[in-house]
Amino acid sequence: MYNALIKGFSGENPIKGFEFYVRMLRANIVPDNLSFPFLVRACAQLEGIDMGIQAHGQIVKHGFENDVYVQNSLVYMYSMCGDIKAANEVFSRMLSPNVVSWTSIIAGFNKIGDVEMARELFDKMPERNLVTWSTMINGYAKNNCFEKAVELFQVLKDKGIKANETVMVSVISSYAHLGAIELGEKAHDYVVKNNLSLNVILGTALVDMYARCGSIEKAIKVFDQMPERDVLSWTALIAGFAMHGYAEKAIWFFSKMVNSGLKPRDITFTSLLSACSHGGLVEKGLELFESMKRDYGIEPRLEHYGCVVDLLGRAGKLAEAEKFVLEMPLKPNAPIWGALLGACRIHRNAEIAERVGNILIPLLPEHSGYYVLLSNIYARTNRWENVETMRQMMKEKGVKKPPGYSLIEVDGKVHNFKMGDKLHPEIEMIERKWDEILRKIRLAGYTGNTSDALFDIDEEEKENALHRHSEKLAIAYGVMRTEAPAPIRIVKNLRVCEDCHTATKLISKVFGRELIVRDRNRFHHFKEGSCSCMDYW
DNA sequence: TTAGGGTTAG
Repeated sequence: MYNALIKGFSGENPIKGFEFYVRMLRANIVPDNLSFPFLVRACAQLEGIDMGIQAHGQIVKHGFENDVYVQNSLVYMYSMCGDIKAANEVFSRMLSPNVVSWTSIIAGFNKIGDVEMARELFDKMPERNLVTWSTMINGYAKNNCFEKAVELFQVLKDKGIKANETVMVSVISSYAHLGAIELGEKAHDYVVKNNLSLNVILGTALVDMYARCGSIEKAIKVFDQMPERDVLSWTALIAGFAMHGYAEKAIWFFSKMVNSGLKPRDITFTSLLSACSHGGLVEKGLELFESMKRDYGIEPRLEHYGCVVDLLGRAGKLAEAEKFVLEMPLKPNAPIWGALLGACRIHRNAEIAERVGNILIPLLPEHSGYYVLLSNIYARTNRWENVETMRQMMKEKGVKKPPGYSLIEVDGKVHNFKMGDKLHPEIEMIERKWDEILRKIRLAGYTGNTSDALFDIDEEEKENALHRHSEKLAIAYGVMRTEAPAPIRIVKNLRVCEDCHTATKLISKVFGRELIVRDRNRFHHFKEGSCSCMDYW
């Protein structure tokens, strides 16, 4: 009777499952080998490793530890709780692990971010099924190895195995992050051709992919086709508008969502506030921030405060933004101060920046971005001695800038450029192309802005730092390999630097090309010499 | 009858 109840509850209501488990223990009733797996799974769902360990003890005590179902559930439980050591111990003791055991341990390594080990096991296992493939592809996607994820999808296709909705979610999400619209479209075709169902998760992944790849129109089209949408589908679309700076659209869809009867979630407001920030709608943003708690009972989190700091700061209300940070009820974390520092950069305010830097750098001394930001602010306000201090501090603390990279998709292939890249097979041609571009934009008035570049010059990046930015190489490749009127689409992992921004505006004018650059924060649409971000980013 | 899926400020 208890066993049946545990089974019944564990899937959809793990807490209830626990309650019955505790009652069973009190009544000295032992779960059997069929109900233990449910119990252990319930522990995993709640990430309640202590309860899981206790259940494990019971399993051993009652001699169920050699049952494959029980063992699999333990591997799963430890994996999901992030205790890969314990998971691996159970797994390696198994006499005849089956495909579920292997898949569970692979999921465990993916969960802790060890995709290499996961892949090793994946390659080694005797037999794989679609869930295994899905686990590995998703593991790559979850750990930001998007290129690896889509490579493995290619292997799957080459083997003639048909992917299902779950696999396609990971694949499409990977293309979204890579900004690879052509490949993303192909994946969409695959979904249609194979009659996969546009369920709410797959649909949301597609909406997100099109939005992130710069085609908000297609994102809306998929959104309209979805038979069912939940709050995350709407949020993906709203986040898409935010990335492009279309604040009014974001707000319009938000009211439509609310009118359709769905309750917004905290992340919906994160996207919405970010939309207001990128679109410069200060008053509206503040109003929405107020209404979060008042109308929807959602307590603002640090992220939301961060958005408001960004909203005020970006609009030039630096004093107000600083006051807001000092008076907020939560303890401001590094990203909050970072948003304020970012605003100081836009509005060249070294005074506030210095105050913020003194708080921020001790708070997160290993984070290179803040040194760079602060240094750039000093450089822009000609405080060179401070720039030198920053450089020294970074050196002393051994802080390195993460390497920047830019992606461009040409003929269904994603090309990844790093700063000063020499690896690309066509690199010589690309460098010649860049020199040609440089000559032409110089004639149009480009002088090269070195203020942001100062910080790029560390030991490894000395030569030509500015003119070897990954973004410039990717743009040169785009100019070389694509024809107008097709836009040149670039995806960057970092924020666009001032110099690249200026250069790209001129390139759009001189070469008559439209360039769509997605950086860490948002989209920049360059056309006829100007950018959709209005130079605030 | 055990394993796998979308969203999140700067």
